[in-house]
Amino acid sequence: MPTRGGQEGRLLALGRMSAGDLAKAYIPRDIEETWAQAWLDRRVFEADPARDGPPFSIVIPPPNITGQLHLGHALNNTLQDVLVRWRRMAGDNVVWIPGTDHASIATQNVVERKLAAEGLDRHGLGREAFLERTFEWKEEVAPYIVSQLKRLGAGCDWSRERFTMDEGLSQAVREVFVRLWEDGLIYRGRRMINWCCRCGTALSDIEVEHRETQGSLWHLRYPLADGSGEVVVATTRPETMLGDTAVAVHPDDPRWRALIGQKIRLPVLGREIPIIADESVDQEFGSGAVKITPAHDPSDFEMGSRHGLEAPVVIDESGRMTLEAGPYAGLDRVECRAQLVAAFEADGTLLEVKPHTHAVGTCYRCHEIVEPMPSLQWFVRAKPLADPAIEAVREGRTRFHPEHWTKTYYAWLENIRDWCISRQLWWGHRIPAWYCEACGDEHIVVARETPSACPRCGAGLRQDEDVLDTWFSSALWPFSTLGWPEQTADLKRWYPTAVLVTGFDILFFWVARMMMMGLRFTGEVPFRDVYVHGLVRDEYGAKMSKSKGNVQDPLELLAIYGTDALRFTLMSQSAMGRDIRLSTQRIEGNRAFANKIWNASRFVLMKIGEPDPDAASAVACEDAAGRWIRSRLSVAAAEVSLALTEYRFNDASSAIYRFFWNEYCDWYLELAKLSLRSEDAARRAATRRTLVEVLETALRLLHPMMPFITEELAGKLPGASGAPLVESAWPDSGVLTSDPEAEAKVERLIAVVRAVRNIRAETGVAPSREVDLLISCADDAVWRDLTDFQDEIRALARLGVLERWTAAAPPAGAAPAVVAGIELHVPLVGIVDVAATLEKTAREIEKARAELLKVEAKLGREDFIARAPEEIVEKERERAAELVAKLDVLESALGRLGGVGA
RNA sequence: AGGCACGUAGCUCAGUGGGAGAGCGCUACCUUGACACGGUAGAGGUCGGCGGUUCAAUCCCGCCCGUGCCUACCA
Repeated sequence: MPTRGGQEGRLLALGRMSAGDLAKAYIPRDIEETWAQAWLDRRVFEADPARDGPPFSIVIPPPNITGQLHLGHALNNTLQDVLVRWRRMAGDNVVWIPGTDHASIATQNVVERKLAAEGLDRHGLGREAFLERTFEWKEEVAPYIVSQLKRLGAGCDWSRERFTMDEGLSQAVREVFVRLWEDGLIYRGRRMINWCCRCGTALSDIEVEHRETQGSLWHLRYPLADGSGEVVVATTRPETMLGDTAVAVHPDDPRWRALIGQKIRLPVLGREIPIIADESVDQEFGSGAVKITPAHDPSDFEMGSRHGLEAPVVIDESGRMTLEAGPYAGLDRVECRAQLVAAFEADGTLLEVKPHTHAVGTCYRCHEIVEPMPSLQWFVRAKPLADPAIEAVREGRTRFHPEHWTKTYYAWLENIRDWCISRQLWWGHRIPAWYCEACGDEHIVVARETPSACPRCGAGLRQDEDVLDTWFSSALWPFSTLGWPEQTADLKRWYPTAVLVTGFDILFFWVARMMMMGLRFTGEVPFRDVYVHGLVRDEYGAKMSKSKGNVQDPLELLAIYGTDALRFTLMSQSAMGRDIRLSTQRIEGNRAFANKIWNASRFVLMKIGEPDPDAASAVACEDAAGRWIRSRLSVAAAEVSLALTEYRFNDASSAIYRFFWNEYCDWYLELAKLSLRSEDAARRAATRRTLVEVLETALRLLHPMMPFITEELAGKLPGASGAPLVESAWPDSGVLTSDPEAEAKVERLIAVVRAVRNIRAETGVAPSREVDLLISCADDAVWRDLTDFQDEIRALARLGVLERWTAAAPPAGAAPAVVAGIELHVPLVGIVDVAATLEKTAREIEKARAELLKVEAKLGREDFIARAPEEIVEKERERAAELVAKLDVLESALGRLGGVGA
C-alpha cells in the first residue's frame, strides 16, 4: 500500500506505528494511481452474468474519439461511478460497460485537419488509405480516453469495452438497417434536406442549430409580365431569387386576390413565373406576397410540390451558384448576394432594406450556414418508431429524473419527422445497399452479407458510397454492447439497463433514438431510468468552450485538488435540473473535506495503540456519546441511501459531509478525547471501538463518492480483512440502530456547551480563562444526565465550577442563557466588564421579545385558533410559553446585573 | 412565436404550506498533542415585483420584469 514516509519520526518514536504511516496532510497523488491499479489487478469491476444479486447495468455514454475528455465527461462518469460502486456494495450484480464512439463527422474533420497539416487531403489519399489513417487515430485516442476515465476512478468493466465500429457493433448496425428496410421503415428518396457545404454532407434536422442572427429583409419589386404593375416581395436571402418559380399570396388577401393567375417577369433571368394562391402565406408579413424558391427553402419546397412548380437548383453542394443562375453562375453564394443587391440597388428593383433578426440554420459541428436543398438520401420513417417510445414513457416503463424532461421528450417525438440517416462521409458504417450496374439505381439490394452479384440479373454491384449517421449506431448502444443480435448471457442478464446517465443536450440525438430502437428490436425499453444532469459551466455561468478560452482540463484540476475532491464537488453540485457552475473555490472546500477525513483517521489511528480487552465488556461500556454517534451514523446512512435511490446526488453528499465533519469530527472526536483519558480501561476500549467502527462505516458510505481516500484509509484500520473497501458491503440500515435517548442527551450537552461558548465570546472572556456555570433546572433526570457529562461540559466549555443552582432568583452578576428549557448562569463579575454582559443580555431580550410578539400575534387571531390544525396551534402555544419563561429568566438576570454594575 | 427551466445571505447554490439553510468569502478571537486544507463565536436575507387562494405563502395559482435553454417552414 502506498504510504508516506518523511517527518513522522516523532510519532514513530512514540510507538504509534499505524499513525506514523500518515502524513500530516492528505496528498492525493501518492495513492490515487496505486489504488486505480490495485482495483484493476483484483478485477473487481469485471462482471459475471452468473453472479448472484439483482442485475444493475449501465452503459456509458461513449465519448467521441475526437480528443480528450472535458468536465462534462468528468461529471457524467463520476455520477455513473457513484451509482455503480454503491450498487455493487449493496449486493447487486453490477456491470458498467465502457466504450467509445466513432463520431463520423467530428472525427473525419479532425483527421482531415491533420492531413491538411501534412499537405494532404482525403481525396488524394483515397477512401481505403483514409480509413486506415482514421483507424490509426482511433487506436491512438481511445486508449488515452480510457486512461483518463481510469484516473477519474471510473469502475468500468474494461474487459467489455466496445467501439461503435467494432465488428460486433457493426453487425448490429447492419442487422438493424436490413430489418428496418425489410419492414419498410427505411427508404431512399429525394427530399428536402439540410446540407453543410463545408462538411460536404447531408445533416438531420436536429443537427442544424438555429441561431438568432441580425440580418436584413430585402424588399424587391417584381414586375408583372404584362407591365401593368408590380408585386413587392420580401426576402432574407436575395440570391435565391434566381431560383424563384412563383410568387405566392393568400387567396383571401384583398390586395392581391385579383392578380392570382397572372405572371411575373423575374428580374435578371427574365423568366415568367406565376402568381399563385396558398393558404400558408401570412398576410401580416411584409407585403403579403412571398417569392417561392422550391429548391432552396423547405416551406417553398412543400408549396412547390403542392402546386407542381419547377425547382431549379441555383446553389450547388459547394455553395456556388449553378448554371441556372445565369450571369451569376460560378460565384460563391455570399459573393452572389453582394453583387445581386448592388445590381438591384442600381436598377431600382430594390425597394428598401430593413434590419431583420431571424434564426439562421448552422451546422452543429462546424457552424457553417446550412443550405436547405432537395437531395437523394436515405431516411428512417420515424413515426412508427416514435409512437411506442412515447407509450413506454407514458406507462412509466422508463422514467426521467428530473421528471420535467418527459415533456420535452414527448414534444419532440410527437412532432417527429423522418430521419435522414445517410452522410456523404467516409468514416462510419457504410450503408449496406448495392446498386446493380445493369438494372440501374432503381434496383436496390439491401443485405446482411455483402452480395457478390445482382440477384436478379447476375451483373456486378456497386455499394452505396455513403455512411450512416453516427447516431444510428449510438441508438443501438444499450443492446449492441451486450451482444445483440446474439442472445448472449450478458443481454439476458443485464438488458434492460438500470439507468442512463446523460446530459440534456443529447436527449433527442441519443436518448429518444435509443428508446425507439430498443423497443423496436428487443421489445423492451433500453433503460428503466434516465438521469439527466446539467451542463458544467464556468464559475460565471458561461458555457465552457475552446473559443472562449474558459475550458478547464479535468486532469489539471485532478492533479491540483485530488480526484476525490473534484468528484465530490461535481456530485455535491448535481442538484436535479440544474447546471453546475464550477469554481475552484468550491473544489478547494472539498479538498479541505478530504483533508479533514484524513486527519480524523490519523487521530483515530494514533489512539488505538492500546490493546483491547474483550469485546463484550467494551460493548457493555458504551457511553452515551458512543451511542449518540452510532445513532447519528444510522441516520446519515439512511439519508445517503435514500438520496442515491432518488438520484439526489447533492443530498447524498451533504448528508455524509455534515455527519462526518459536524458530528463525528466536531463533537464525537472531542468527546472521545476525554473518555480516552478515563481511568476505566473498559470505557477506553469501548471508545476506541466506536471511533474505529464509526469511522470505518462512514468511509464505506463515502466510498462511492470519494473512492481513493476512503480505500486508502480503510486499509489502515485495524480489523481490515485485506479486501479493499470497493468490495465491502454497503452499510445496511438494519445493522445500524438509532438511539433517541442518547441523541437527546448529547444534543442537550451540545446546546449547553454552545450557550456557554456564546456567552464567553460575546462578553469577551479570554479563551484560556475558566468560568463557572450554574445550572438551574427543575427536572432531576435532566440534571442527572448533565452531571453524567460534567467532565465533558467542563472541558468543552472551559469551566471551573459546575453546580446546580436552586435559589429562586438568578445569581447576581451572571450572564444568563436559556436552552432546551434549562437555565444557565455564568457569573462574570470580576472577569469581564459588567457592561458587556448587560449589553449581550439586552440583545438576547430584544430578540426573544420580537419573536414573542410574532407568536402572540398569531395566537391572537381567531381564525388561526379555529382553522389551523390543533398540533400547530399547540406548538405555537408551547413556543409562546417557552419564550415567556426565557424572557422571565433573562429580564430578572438583567435586573440583578444592573445592581452589580452600580 | 410557443415551450421549459431559473431568479433565496457578498459569491455559488440547497430547501420547505406553519419558527430562513450550506459551502466559500467576511469580522473577532484562538498555534488547545488529528487537522491553520484547522478551531470557537459572530455579522449578513422585505426568499425578483404585483395580485390571488389559504387561518397561514419564500413554497400553491395568475400576471409582470429579468436570465438561460429548447422547439418552430413566417419569407
